[in-house]
Amino acid sequence: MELRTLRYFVTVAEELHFGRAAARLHMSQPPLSRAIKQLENDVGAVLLHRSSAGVMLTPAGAALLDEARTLLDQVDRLRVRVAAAAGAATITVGILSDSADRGATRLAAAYRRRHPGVEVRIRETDLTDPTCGLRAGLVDVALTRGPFDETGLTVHELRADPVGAVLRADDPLARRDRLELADLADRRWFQFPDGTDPIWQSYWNGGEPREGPVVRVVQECLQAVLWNGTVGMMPLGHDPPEELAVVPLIDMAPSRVVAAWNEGDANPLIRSLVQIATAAYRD
Amino acid sequence: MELRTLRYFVTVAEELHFGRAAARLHMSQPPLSRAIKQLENDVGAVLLHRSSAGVMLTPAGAALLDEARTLLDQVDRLRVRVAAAAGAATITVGILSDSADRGATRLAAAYRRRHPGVEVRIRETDLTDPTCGLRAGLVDVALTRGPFDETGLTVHELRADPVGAVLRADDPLARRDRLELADLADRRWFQFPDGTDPIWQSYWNGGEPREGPVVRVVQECLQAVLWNGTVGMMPLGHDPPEELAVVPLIDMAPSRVVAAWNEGDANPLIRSLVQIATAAYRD
DNA sequence: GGCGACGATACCCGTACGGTATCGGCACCA
DNA sequence: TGGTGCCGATACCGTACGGGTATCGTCGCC
Repeated sequence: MELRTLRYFVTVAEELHFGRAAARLHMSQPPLSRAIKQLENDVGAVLLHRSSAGVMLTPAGAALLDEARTLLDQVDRLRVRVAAAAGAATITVGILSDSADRGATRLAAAYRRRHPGVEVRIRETDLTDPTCGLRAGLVDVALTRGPFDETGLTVHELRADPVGAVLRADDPLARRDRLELADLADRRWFQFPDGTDPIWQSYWNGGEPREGPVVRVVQECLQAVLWNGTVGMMPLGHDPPEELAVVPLIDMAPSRVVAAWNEGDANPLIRSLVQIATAAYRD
Repeated sequence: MELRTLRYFVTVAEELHFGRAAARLHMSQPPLSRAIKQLENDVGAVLLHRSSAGVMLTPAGAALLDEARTLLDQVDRLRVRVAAAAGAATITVGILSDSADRGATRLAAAYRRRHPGVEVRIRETDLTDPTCGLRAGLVDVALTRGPFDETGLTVHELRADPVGAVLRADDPLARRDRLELADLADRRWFQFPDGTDPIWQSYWNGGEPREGPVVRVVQECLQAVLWNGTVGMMPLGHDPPEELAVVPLIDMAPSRVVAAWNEGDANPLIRSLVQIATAAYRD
């Protein structure tokens, strides 16, 4: 008997309907039916009476529902007590300025639920340092984008976004449904300040050294497009800003959304965050 | 977080030694180490302090040990309460007279622990009905041997025993280390009464009709060997009786030790027994 | 009697768990 | 100081189980 199975049972007992319970559990109905049957074999009693009229709890099922609820409540209490015994915990998360998307939102919600006692400090950073100050020890874990110099860091991919060119809506190329880097070769591009991670810099410049204004945050980059007609770049999937168009660049490698931390840092709060992030970004 | 993991942790916390804990859990050390590490990531705290001096509980670990113990106790209480709510339960187990071996002993112990409230009735039956009265409804589940007519029954293999010929110790063939059925063709064999399952009958006669005394229990069969010089047969693995020798028969198919129940009988107590039996016979 | 709803069954696939082999660090000792 | 043994961590592999889709069986209900 495992806790997962008990959670399944509680859901079915609440819904009294396998299909709806499966939906609430984000799974399909057959494995749920199977899990309940295994639970019945495990406890040695029929828990649910299935008939065409519907699903009903047997006396044994009612008893198990009650017990299972208190058991699952106790698991939450357990988490809180362990966290309290571990002492005041803090984790500092670095987030690249344009990475506060839906995945990060879900991550934050799930992480607060899982570790209610942990103080999460957020440090949002501009585009000049994709590691968000990991190496300097300013953050414990970074939610950011690749590619960048990974030496001394452990990097865990969460997603991969195709990349597009940002152009003024009235730009002749803006009507194209896809572009190649060569189409933009004669344009002015944006630049990052000196000292920026060269892999990162080179990636956003399409591998070539470019001429153009220096930017530090996404807004500056977009403004440069609007006012100076430079080429900008951004991951696809976000809504294009007003007056601008984003056209997929077919010969740019996708930009990997990643979690990164200092190699060898065994802080369980970091590992837990990465684990939760993996689930939060999956769907 | 699953209960299995908590059981692992409690064991490690009690032993303060991964190797010994793994031995107690009947597993090897590496997956245990990994499971504890995952648990630490799950609760977001280091639970054990590993050093060359040994393994120590951290404050968080001590808190979790306490909580986990009460949680696991509660699971046992849950089982009892569900069984009580299910009402007085009875299961009748048929055991073929020579099948009360170590596997069955372990099964009985494990089943009593898992289902303390269930009244288990045992019906030991002689060799004339390998189904132990399943079809007549005399038993819910049979622990027996194959082969027999399986129509209307569901049969689950637990083990397979090679079969040997039982001979008087002074029989010239008794010194051989293996025999074929042909070596015994001119002997008198034992018989089962009329009406015995023909597949079962034929199996123990080596596929041929034979002449010889009718027996109903193993003892009669052995006595017939001793007093009348007939050929007897029995599964290997048991100690040969006094004054008798058991010689492997290389052209007899092994006799399958099985659990069997009436097809479509969904009684969870039966399924649970079969599941526990599978584990009990495995090692 | 055809249809729709719903749980059960059959079958496939990927992941995660447990296994063996090996490493790395540390104490103890010659 | 180098050798040895202990012990937890890591690497890698195979399998069993959990979850998926497709389909069935059964029972109300127009």
